[in-house]
Amino acid sequence: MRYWLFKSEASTWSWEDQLGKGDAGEEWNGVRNYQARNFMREMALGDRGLFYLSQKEKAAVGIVEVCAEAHPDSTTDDARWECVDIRALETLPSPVTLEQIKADPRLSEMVLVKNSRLSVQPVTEEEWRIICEMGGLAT
DNA sequence: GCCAACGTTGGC
DNA sequence: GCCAACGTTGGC
Repeated sequence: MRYWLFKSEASTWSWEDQLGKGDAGEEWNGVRNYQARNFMREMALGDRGLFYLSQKEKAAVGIVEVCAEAHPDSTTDDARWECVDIRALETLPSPVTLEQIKADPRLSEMVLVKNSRLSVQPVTEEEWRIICEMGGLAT
């Protein structure tokens, strides 16, 4: 299984919005960046992801699961753009802030730190474990 | 609200 | 195919 990070702005798509979709999940659409799209093409059913909020919160707030592999993005006719579907699995007992992530030397290589603008990014298993721990989840 | 970093576009 | 111009993102 692989691990990922999905970035959103709460004003566009919040964790509550995601939770509201329940087990059916929702398209992670609207991505118009090749790197991000390519990562979504690599995703497999059951892969896990962190749900991260940029701008105001700047924190990972929940865990999601890929529940549909890459398919055309329904918000455009442009065949170049594809997306996966994700569903909320659980809310982190305590959100893990960007500040905390930056403060931990073990996480200094995270894409989130190195290329903060990429909206869909891979997370290593070690990074995943550390963040879950910080967020109050047993792994 | 500012600005640096980055990606994309389009003229040549 | 290069690169300047532009638009967008996101941390501060």
